[in-house]
Amino acid sequence: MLDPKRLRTELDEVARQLARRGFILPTDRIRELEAQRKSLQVRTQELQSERNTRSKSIGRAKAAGEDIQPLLDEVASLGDRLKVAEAELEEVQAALQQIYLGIPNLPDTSVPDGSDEEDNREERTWGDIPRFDFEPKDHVDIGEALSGLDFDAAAKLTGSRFVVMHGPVARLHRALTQFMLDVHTSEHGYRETYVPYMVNSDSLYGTGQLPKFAEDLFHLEDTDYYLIPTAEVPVTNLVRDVILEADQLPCRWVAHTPCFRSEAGAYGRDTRGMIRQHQFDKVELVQAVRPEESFDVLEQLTGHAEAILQKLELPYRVVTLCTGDLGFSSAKTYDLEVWLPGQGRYREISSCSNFLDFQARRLKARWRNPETGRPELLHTLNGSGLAVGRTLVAVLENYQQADGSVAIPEALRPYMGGVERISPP
RNA sequence: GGAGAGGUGGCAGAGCGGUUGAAUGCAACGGUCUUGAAAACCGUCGAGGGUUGACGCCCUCCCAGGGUUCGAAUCCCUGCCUCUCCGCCA
Repeated sequence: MLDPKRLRTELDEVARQLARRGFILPTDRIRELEAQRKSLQVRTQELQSERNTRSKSIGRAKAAGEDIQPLLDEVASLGDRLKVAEAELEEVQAALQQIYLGIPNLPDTSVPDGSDEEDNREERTWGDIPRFDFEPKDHVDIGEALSGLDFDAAAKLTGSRFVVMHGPVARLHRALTQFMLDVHTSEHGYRETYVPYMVNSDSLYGTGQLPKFAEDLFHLEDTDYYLIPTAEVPVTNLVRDVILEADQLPCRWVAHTPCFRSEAGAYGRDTRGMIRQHQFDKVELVQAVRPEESFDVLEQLTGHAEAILQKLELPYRVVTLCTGDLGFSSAKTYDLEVWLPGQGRYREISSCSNFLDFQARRLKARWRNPETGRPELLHTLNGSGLAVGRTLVAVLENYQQADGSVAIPEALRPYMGGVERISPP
């Protein structure tokens, strides 16, 4: 959520910045509601004040043994007037809140203008795109030849966009997870964290998935529980309603969780293979930091995710998302895109974002600033480090051999019992 | 699933329906003292919001949401959560 004070004082400027990402701010409506809010709030508080002082004097009179009936008659209508005023105020505030919760974050000035991923800005590339002296297959063919990926079985068990993994491929998937967790905990200073895979709606409001993106989520019937679309939700919500001391920052968490996404509106996109699944595993990096540090931390955090790709020797590029591709809560996002020989192009494997105080305001996530002595909003960031399923895809495709086997990246071999390659049975 | 107890400030822990946003203790912060530190003593010390040029004034919040009342941390209802015992279970 944006700062309501800023929406009052700099409404047109905010609207201009939001227009960069194609969001039309209803400025007239906001101005109208804010004017109503102001007068209603003043009136309500005056009535409350009157109630308080009169009630206190009744208390005093009663204690003094005086007749309080005349005083009671005086306040007879006050309660009703107050109730009306409070109800009106609440209505206006709810209307404002509804608008405010639907406003995306402001894009940082360094974010390029654009409408979709075509306009994302490439920052750098790493690694050499592999050349094959045979026609490279995609992970579906490779995985099926290895008897390691079974999409038909998953379709039977559940439906489309799920996968069953077997044998060495399943182990490779697990190895990737362990490897990522180990690197982030031992080399990058993150604290390993285990969280629920279901969260309540408060948590989803906190990180910004609700109220706008309910259709992307799996909701458990007759409950307030949702399957998490990313570990970002439970992990970032650790700081909800918390005031951290300065020496507790930065907080760095790494969590491995499955992620569940309905992929509503993705009909027909990436239907083949495990690029786009309803359930996939991800190792997520989350940080809560001092405001002045967040942009530096974004660079570091992106580097932490890149380190995994580098250790796995997977070629990738880094792009800055343009205003039109930016996520709802993010002020700036770097995507890491890994090279997939089966598709002959780069595909997103990590998304690293700085949310500034946007999530923190919804979460009431604060820290005590020693300079002011006051609780102030902190900044939150997160990034995939990495999406495990897509990393498996990238390993299978980039390390495939002419004979249908797949070499195991050096860094993963300790996690694979020393196995150097996996071959079709 | 059954029975009971409870949710108050960073923590601990009081709080007859009436100047209680909340005693007290600890912690924290500032000061005195000290060569320095500790101890002792003095003081400050919850959060959010409205209004104001400013000093200030005002409002809200004692798990959440309703209700009773002139007045609710205190009474009533509902929900959530925690704890204890029994049952069941990985």
